[in-house]
Amino acid sequence: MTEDTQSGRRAAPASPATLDDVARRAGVSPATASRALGDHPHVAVATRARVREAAEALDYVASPEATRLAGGPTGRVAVLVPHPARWFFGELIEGLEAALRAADLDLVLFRVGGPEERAAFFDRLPARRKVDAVVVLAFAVAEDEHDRLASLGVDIVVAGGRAASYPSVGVDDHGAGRQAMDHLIHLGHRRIGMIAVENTGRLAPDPDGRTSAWRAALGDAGIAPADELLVTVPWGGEGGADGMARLLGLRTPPTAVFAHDDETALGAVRTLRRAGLRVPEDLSVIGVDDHPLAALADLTTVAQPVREQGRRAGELVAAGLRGELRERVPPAELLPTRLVLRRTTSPPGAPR
Amino acid sequence: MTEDTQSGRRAAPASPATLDDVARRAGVSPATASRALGDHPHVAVATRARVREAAEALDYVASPEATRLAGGPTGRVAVLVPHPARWFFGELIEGLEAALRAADLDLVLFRVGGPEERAAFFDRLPARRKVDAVVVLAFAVAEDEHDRLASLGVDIVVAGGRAASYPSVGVDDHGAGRQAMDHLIHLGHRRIGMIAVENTGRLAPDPDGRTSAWRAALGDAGIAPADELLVTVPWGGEGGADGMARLLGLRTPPTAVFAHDDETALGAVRTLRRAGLRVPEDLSVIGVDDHPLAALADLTTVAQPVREQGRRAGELVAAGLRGELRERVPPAELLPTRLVLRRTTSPPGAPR
DNA sequence: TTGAAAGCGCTAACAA
DNA sequence: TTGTTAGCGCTTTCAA
Repeated sequence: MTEDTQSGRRAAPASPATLDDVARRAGVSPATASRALGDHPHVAVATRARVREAAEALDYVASPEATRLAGGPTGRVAVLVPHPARWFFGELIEGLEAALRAADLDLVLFRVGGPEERAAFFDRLPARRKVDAVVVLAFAVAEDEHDRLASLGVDIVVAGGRAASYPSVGVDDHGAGRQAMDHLIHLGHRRIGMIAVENTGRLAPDPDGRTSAWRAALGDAGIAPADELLVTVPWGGEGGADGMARLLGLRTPPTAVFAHDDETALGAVRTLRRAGLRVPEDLSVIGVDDHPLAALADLTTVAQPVREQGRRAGELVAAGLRGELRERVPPAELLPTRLVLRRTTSPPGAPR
Repeated sequence: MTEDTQSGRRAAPASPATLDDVARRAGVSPATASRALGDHPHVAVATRARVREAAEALDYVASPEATRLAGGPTGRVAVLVPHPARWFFGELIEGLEAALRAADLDLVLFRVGGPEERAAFFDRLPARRKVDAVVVLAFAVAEDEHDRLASLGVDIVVAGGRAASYPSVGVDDHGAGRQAMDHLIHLGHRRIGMIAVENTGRLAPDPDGRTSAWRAALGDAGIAPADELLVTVPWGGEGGADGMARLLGLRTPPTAVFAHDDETALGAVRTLRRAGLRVPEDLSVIGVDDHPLAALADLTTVAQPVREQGRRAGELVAAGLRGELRERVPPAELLPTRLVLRRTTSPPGAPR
């Protein structure tokens, strides 16, 4: 008792236990120990129990290097992130980390900004299989990239976006855009501007469908989308501010604006305030995301469960690695978005 | 030419070249090839060149698993992050990633929130030497944790904070706090509140020194720090909003507030606006960080170079792994902070 | 159901 | 300066 208390958690021996140690302690051969620990068939239950016990007692953790070298999995998954510092990606990462950790997988982070970096990554990865799977955050993967990885036995999953030929978790961006636009239209707005952001590193234009939602919603309401009302800016608050300034410079400015995301929307609001305009009395603004600071700014938005997308993606990876997804690519998984009413939208020209 | 164009970048052979392949092609033994590639001494320059060439031609990349198994380094660095989704940590990660990538090191991310998680991490890591070094983001490491890692040959570096016994990169938080407080005092404020945030997972109270700066600045100005003016809240905008509400509830509210960070400050501003108070005419607010959204909100703040802290930490790790830091722990590296004047501070009771 | 033996790709003595 | 010889810790045939 005294000893236990004194030694504290300094249980681990100086040099980690090996499989041989476990085998010896369990009175079996290393081969059997390996099979027992790896949940292979044809191992007597009693034996398996004994080995498990020994491993437990010795605080045994398999060496990933040795495992991999001998043909096993690495226990690692690569996560490709365009912008680790942005809230959206941070949330995705946090969700992913939780799921991967639960599955006892390590998360190796790679920042992959532009197309060249992406190409460099996909080029090098196959050379040495450092990971068992790749999670791509919010951008599409080219067919050939996918094929290459697949042929190497590396799973691939997309989080924060959609994909056709491989598992993905995201939201229906077009639908989210419709929620925002329909809200504005429902309030009575007819001249609605859109601040879209430049899509860097994505394959298709408007891959998230928000811009197409702007167009479609307008069309459905019998309003012809005026191209001058669609401005495209670099991502971020400053971009949003610039976009709003451009919209304000129009002969007939819009009465409401749908911004690609909350940070862009916040920038737009800043421009309006600086111009002495009241929000929402003079002009309504809506974003997408439900960024934590959107609440502080009372920004009306369409919320999406970002961390949850990361978590689900992580779960898909884990399932895939366990062989549960073999041969059947699950369809793109879409998580629900919802309109969050706050104080930056109101009927045109009317106080709320 | 035609062929080159057609084959594109599909240069890599199905199964990667091994060291043996390289050795064979260069006409030397694997051992020599290993030495040549590893920049070991006692290798004829000609031989080294020949081996390099062969490796190049074969597109050779060493197997990290085999390397590690044979006693070499893993080429991996663990990064311990309390909150991956927060701006501050995201920036740190982005800087780190850049530096580690430049050094050809992989970044393995671990979310380490509370003390228990931290303990769990440090407990397990030794068992499976999966990484060569550990970078701890913005929280202190206990002596024994450090010792354990050090004795295992795992380097440790702190980013976004200070540390005594191991390399660290951060800012002088006390100094930053003084910059903020001195600004307020210089403007003529004498009743200055402080919104501090609960320190989760840190070892010492007020480890970043901002609160002590509040106290010290007041003392130096001949003002007795009133305890009621110091409120502590959970991190984030909501916390800041609550903190401000508490301050407003005081019999005599402060005329200025120093918030622990920009997000907290933004929350404080929200409360003020909702209360119908003007910022800065009725009450000044200052934060720390220079969060991108602080600019949008015209928040006066003390800027700190966050990404740069990550980058420097990564460089330190790389240098340490190259053996350049052996035996001489570099002193805590402190990057400069600077006051960024915007529109949330002004003399008390006066329009700006 | 279990064991023995042969590597996985690399590095590190120890010789030559 | 270079080659030879052993492993690092694990998985996996192949036999028993």
